Amino acid sequence: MRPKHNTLTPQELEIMKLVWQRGAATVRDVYEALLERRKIAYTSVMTMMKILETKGYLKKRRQDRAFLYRPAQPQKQIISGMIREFIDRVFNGSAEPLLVHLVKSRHLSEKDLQKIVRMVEESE
Amino acid sequence: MRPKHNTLTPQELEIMKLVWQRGAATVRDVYEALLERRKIAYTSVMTMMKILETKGYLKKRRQDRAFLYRPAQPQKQIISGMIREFIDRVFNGSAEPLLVHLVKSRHLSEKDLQKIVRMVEESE
DNA sequence: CTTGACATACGAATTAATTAGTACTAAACA
DNA sequence: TGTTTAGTACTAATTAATTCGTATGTCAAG
Repeated sequence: MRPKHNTLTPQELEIMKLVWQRGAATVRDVYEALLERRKIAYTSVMTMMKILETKGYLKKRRQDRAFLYRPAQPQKQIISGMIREFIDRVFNGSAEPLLVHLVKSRHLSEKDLQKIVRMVEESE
Repeated sequence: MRPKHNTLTPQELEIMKLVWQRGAATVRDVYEALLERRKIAYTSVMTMMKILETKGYLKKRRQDRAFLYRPAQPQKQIISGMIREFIDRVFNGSAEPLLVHLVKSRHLSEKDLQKIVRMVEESE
């Protein structure tokens, strides 16, 4: 048995990002935003948003004739969960090797590094 | 059309981690390691390792009767690619918000933070 | 030489994720 | 009032990832 994803799948995340940006969104809002990047059917977006609702990521209420969807959980919490899952999967749960990678490879700019140093120092 | 994964899938990664640990491994080696954690058929492992080979992550040569598999690319490069993909997908390509999350939430211990500060300072 | 252990090759079944078609409904309007 | 429009509900098809069964080959021990 394949263990089921308990984080957002790529397409689910794509949609959540659009909802987060907007605070709330209808299927049409999301559909039009996605269309700018790729071909997709209106009903595909609807299906995904319904899935996100049944999974507890979105909640809806009727607005005029359509549903208006809002995030059901804080964005930070979701993102944090995705980071956690990534660290578990790739680094067996320890964040430190990820940090080392980030600092050593070109994933971070000089500015980023200075910002971190400041953040760490302030949190002491 | 769904864009194809160009990083390791969860199960592929699981197997690569075992091969990385060992430097080289046969299907049996990996099979036995996986068995300690979950039920899996020998041939399933074989299929996955063949896939990893055709995707260019592993190369094989015959050792006695079985194939001995080795990484075909440096581990660092693969991991770096996975981090890149994650940052692209979750943070639209900028590493800095990931850092902020790591520093602010409990993903990092105090020791980790100090280690980073030292690393950053040394790299200046 | 035959049998058993262990390997690969190949093909297929299963599951999850994604996409989209079709039927139906209600409001808007000519 | 009938038709167009914009929405939902329901269902099905497609693709990728994962799992595994069966057929087959080879070597070594008896």
